[in-house]
Formats: sequence, structure tokens, C-alpha cells
Amino acid sequence: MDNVNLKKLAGELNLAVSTVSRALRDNHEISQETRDRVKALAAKLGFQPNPHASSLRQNKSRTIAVVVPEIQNNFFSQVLNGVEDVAQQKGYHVLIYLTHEDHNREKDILKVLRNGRVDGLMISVSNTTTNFDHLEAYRQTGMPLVFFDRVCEEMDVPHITTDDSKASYKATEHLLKMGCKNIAFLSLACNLSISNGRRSGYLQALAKHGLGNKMIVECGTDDEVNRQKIRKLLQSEQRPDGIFAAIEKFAVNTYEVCYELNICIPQQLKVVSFSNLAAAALFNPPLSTVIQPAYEIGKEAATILFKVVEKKMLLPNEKKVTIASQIVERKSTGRS
Amino acid sequence: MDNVNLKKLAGELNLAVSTVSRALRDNHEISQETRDRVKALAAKLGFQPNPHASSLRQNKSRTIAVVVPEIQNNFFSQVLNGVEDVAQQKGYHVLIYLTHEDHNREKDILKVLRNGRVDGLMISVSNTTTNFDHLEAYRQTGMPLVFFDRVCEEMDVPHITTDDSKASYKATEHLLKMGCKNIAFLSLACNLSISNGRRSGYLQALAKHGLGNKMIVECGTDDEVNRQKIRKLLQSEQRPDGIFAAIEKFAVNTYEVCYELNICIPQQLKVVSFSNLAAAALFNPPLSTVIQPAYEIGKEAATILFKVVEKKMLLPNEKKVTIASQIVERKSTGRS
DNA sequence: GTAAATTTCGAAAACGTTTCCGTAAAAAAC
DNA sequence: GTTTTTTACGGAAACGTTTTCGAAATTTAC
Repeated sequence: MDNVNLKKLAGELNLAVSTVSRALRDNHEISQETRDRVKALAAKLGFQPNPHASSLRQNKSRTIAVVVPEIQNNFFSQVLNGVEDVAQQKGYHVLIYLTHEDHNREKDILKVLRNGRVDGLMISVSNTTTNFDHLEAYRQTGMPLVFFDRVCEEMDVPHITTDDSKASYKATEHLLKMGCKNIAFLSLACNLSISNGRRSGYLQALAKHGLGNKMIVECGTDDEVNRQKIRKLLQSEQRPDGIFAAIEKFAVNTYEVCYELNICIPQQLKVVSFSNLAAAALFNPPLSTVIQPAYEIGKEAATILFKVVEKKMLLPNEKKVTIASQIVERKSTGRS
Repeated sequence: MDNVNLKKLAGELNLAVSTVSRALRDNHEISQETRDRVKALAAKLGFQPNPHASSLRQNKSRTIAVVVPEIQNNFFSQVLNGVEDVAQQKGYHVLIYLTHEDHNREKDILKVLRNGRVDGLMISVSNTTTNFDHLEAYRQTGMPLVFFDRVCEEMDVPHITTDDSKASYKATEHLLKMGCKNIAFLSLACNLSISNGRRSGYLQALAKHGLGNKMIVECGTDDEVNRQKIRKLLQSEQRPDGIFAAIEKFAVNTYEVCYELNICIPQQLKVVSFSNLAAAALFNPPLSTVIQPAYEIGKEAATILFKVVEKKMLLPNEKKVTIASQIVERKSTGRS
């Protein structure tokens, strides 16, 4: 029942397989009359060309892969949303792969993708990735590759990022403006270019305002460990009066510890965080956030990837795209 | 550079293509010595078999499709996480499609998938879907299909859901226990089996406790419209002292309106909602939630789908799987 | 010793498309 | 009226893999 294919259509219509194929693709070598006849029967029988045969012959799959560290993270799911929008509109399919911040998984995934399964790949690298050989190997095959958010600066492929460093600078400055003298930064592992940007924005702001007392706490995936570190930080001698969280999760951990220790936000501690959570406005107190243009990043990255896939020339400004993040000031950084 | 294929390997090794193919698949008809030789060269050249040729020949793609209404929604991204875990472990690939709650998109997607691109499909249907012909047509092709969360009860394919009705009953009872006399239900459009479950749980609880004054408000995707409806509800004569939101978004809308109208939660209004947001604990006040086992649903649905794909028999209790939701009581339903 | 079974491999068909090439018939050019 | 071009289509190769069939070479059975 399933196997309605070109041969079947051809048989039914007394035409050659090649003619049917051409008719369906609106080839001008086929008369309008025949085209209509073919299409009518195809529609009637619900013919859908076999994508594997098609891909094999044409050496393209109309599929792209998106590789991200995780998906529960609001940022990445919004990115994916943007990607899928563009892909669906262009008639492409989207394969999704999660690395769970594991370099080895990332390597395995890249390896499997190096064989024509997809026409292109966009990736936000895992934060345990320090070696980029697997990406280089992928690129060597000539397949289109685009980085977004967590990029490998060294590689000469399109990057789509947000202005992490600048946004971070502004967020830090915002804390200063609201009266903080002693700001701690909850950082991700340092091998990430992304965290470096965020960290350097923080450091730049401190330097600019003549504050040398940087406090950087490296947090990770384990909530309890994070809380432990934050607890220690908030109970220390020179305890900060402001916290800038590199990712939302750390802000959540901060809130938890503050509840636990009865530290009032924003009176005793002001908090700002990178976050794409719409519900941040409902937090107690509402959390000031640096919102990344996640959907736009996804959309832009996909658009550029498709341009590369379709071998269109990229404009110079499409090789490194930066989309601005936006600070939303809320009560967590309000004046006492 | 790219095209290292069986023929190339065969040429290099003075073997037939068929021998190389078999050697790589550890066919017992090939001597251990030859197998090793072949594998060594394959590894050296980084050979990856062309998946389209493979899929075409074997008539299977080692790929499944996941069709969901949206992905920003925490629930679905957690489901996807579960699915991807199982898939990656089994060496399958995952295609993702978003319907954006649009029945027509859903139809188009299903149509394109009806041709061997995937070995199986799992779907949570859009809430604008009332007609299931497209799903029936898909099933007719004999391809494996699994429903999760938003199911089509009528179709005889595996369902993986949570105990919506029961959880809803419990949540309503919880509100009653906390002193509510007048509970409103913020509902999704009624054609969804899912919302029917949640609604009926609510109604059952009211009936059980002899409360006839049901208040059902149908909300949708537009935040402003929702707020409008909630505003009207909370300003009405018999304004409720409890709100039960069928989805997280409506709870957010409720909070927003309460802030706006200076209605105190939980003193004046208690709120509970279906939600998978970890940060619900940080809300002001912390939101009581019905947490769905999203990750588990994804994992279970994928596991069952793979069983069907691999033509294993399903146990009777795998045809309809229900995984319990869990109520987390927080301040939003606390005693004044 | 021959017959039978086993091991190990090669040739070729097959999957369903797309596309290259060829070729009748019709139309246009002169 | 002949030649050239155009139109409309058919035949077959090709994509890279898997698998069927077959067949040497080796081993085992008797």
C-alpha cells in the first residue's frame, strides 16, 4: 500500500519514469497537459517522493542539524524555535542533538554527521569543549557550519552571537549605579568563549570605575554545590552587596540561598542575571535580567546557514553577526 | 576528499564492495583477518557510510520525528530531552517539528513524513486539531505512531500521558482544603482531550464536595486577551477565592493581573497551576504547581516507539501508559 | 580416495530517485 | 521541399549501500 512510487505512477499513466519525475518537478520539457495528468494522479494516490532516494541521487538532504548543550534551558529552546521557523518555511528538516555539556558526546555527534546526513550544521559548543579538532574535521569535509552563541573564535566560519561582553559591562555598571560597591560574578567554567565575554565585561566595568576588588565564583551544573559556594560567599567577611549571575540557574541558586539565609534582595544584596525567562518578572523580588535575543539568534543563524548551504555569497557583515542583548531592570536591583 | 565510500575502500584493499560492506557489519561470512583489515582502513580514512544509500536499501532511516505544538514551553522541552536521551542511546536521530498549535501545519508535517523519512513518529497534537484524518492517514501506511500528553483517544495506538484528571482533582481538592469556596478554572480550548481531563478533574472535585458553582474561563495564546478575561473575572460580583490554571502561562497572567489590581495571593486569592517551571518556587508568592513528569513521558514514549519500530510486542500495560503528576504545595495556596 | 559440508568471498541486482543522452515527431527556417 | 530547430518524451546510468545468489577453495566426513 505504502509503495506508491514513480514506477507505479509511470505504469498507471503509460509514461516513462523519467517523464513522471520531470513532470512533478515542473520541468519545461514536459507538456503542460502531461504535467497536469501526472500531478493529478500523484495527488490522488498521495504520492510522496522517497527522500532517501532523492537525497542519495542529489547528494543533499534538505536537512540541517542543530547541536546544543541542552534544551531545558530557555535560551536554547528559543533559539531552536527560531531555527525551526526558518527551516519550516524553507522546506528543510531539523535534526536536534543534545551534548549535555559533554565534549565526548559532541565529538560522537559531529562524527556521525560527517557523511551527508545533513546539508549543514549549526552548533553552540559544550562548555567542556576545549579542543576543536572535531569541528575542524567536520569543516574539512566542506560542509556548511555555523556557530551561534558559544562559538570557537579561531575558526573561520560564520558566528552569530549576542554582545555578551558589552551587555555584561552594562549590567555591572547598572549594579554600580544602583549603589553596589562590591560585586561578585557567578561564572561558568572559563574555557568558554561565551563566559569569557561575560566575565571580561564584568571586569572591564570594575576597572573603568576603579574597583579592583573582583570576586569571581565559578559555578557548575550541580545545584547543591552552587548553593554551597554562594552560601560561603554570602557569609564571608567581605560579602558582596551585588551579584551578577552569568546564567539564570545561578540566579535561582542565589535566590534560594538568600531565602535560606534571610538576606533581603535588593536591600542587602542586589541581583542581576543573564536570563530569558519571561517569568523573571514574577520572582520575589522581580529579577533584573539581561535578555538575550534567543529567537533572533536562531533565526539569523539558520538564515545564514541556509545561505551557505545554497552557496550564496555571504555579505561581509554576515560572517560575524552580533545581536544586542537587552537589560530589563526590575526590583532585584532596585534602590533599597 | 569527502567521498570515501565502500568502492574506494574495496579498491584500496583489493576486495569486492560486498565484502567490505559485510566486514564492516561484522558478518560471520568474512574472516576475522579480513574484517580487521577493512575496519582498520575504514577507521584510518574516517569512513562513515552514506545514510541515504543505507536507508534507501534497508527501507529504514534510524530516525524518528517528534511533533510538538511548541518548544518554549518547558513541558515539551523536557519531553524532548527525554526522547533525545533514549534516541541517542539507541543510535537514532531525532527530527523536530513545531506546529505552533496550528492544525494546518500539523497536517502538512504529517503529510511530508508519510514517505519513509522516519521510522516512527511521536506527537502531541495541536489544540486546534479536531479532525484526525491526517493522523489516521499516517497510521494507514503502517508506520509506527505514538501519542503523548495530547492524545487522540479514538485511535488505537500507544498513549503516554499523565493522570491529568486525577491530578486536577487533587489540585482542586487542595484548594478546597485550604479554604476556597469558589474556585475558577482557567481552561484551554475544549477540543483537547488533555484539557478535558483537567477540566473534568476540576468538575469532579467540585461535585464531590457539593459545590455546583463552577466557573470556567477559556483562555488562549494571547496574553493580553487572557489578562482581560482574568481581570474581568476578578472584578466580577462573585469573584473567585481560588484559581486553578490549566497551564503555566495562565498562572503567569493571573499573577500579572493580581499585581495590577493589588490582589493579595494567597490571602485574597489562592492560585495553583499545572507547571513544570523549576523557578515557580521563586515566584512572589511561590506558586503551587502540578508538576507533570515531562522527562519521563518523553523517555517512556520514545522507548515504546522504538519497541514498535523494532516490531517487538508491546505488553498490555504499554499500550496506555499513565505516569503520575505531582502536586507541590507552596505559598500561593497557603492559609492566608 | 571421493563426496559433502563449510568457509570465504565476488558479481550483480535492488532500493527510488534524478539526470544524461538519444530520438521520434512537430514546427520553423530557408 | 529539404534542413534545422524545437518540443516532448523514453531508456538507461548513476548515487552508495545491502543482500541474494553463486562459486571457488578449504575442510570435514566416510
